Amino acid sequence: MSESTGFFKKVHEVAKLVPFGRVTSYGAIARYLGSAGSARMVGWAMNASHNDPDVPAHRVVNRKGLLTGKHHFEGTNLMQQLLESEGVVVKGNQIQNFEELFWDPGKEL
DNA sequence: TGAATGACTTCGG
DNA sequence: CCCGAAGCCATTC
Repeated sequence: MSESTGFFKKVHEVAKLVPFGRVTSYGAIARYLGSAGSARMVGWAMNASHNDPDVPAHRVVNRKGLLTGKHHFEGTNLMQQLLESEGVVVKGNQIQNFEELFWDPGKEL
């Protein structure tokens, strides 16, 4: 078992800090963690977030506001439904009003 | 140890 | 803004 490294845990923590109905990007989290550039690892950490169901991975999207990771959820549209459930308008795989819903941990925090 | 992978980002055209 | 290619870093085989 790959034990949860500080990196994973930190990503999970930041993800949990994302306000309701808001979204953030992998790069924003990565940069906040000081590992700017390792945005992919954030995604990888989210993959490990399956260990922490409290981690709202559906609030984490790429910088375009595109639900790139929706395929990693159980359903094909589960991620979108979760976002819409929070009041986020999603069209196709892209979040509408993304700039407004965007939440940067390094900025807001 | 080295090569491959990936829920990304940035740069040049 | 779209497209293609390179860079990044941790994990896995």
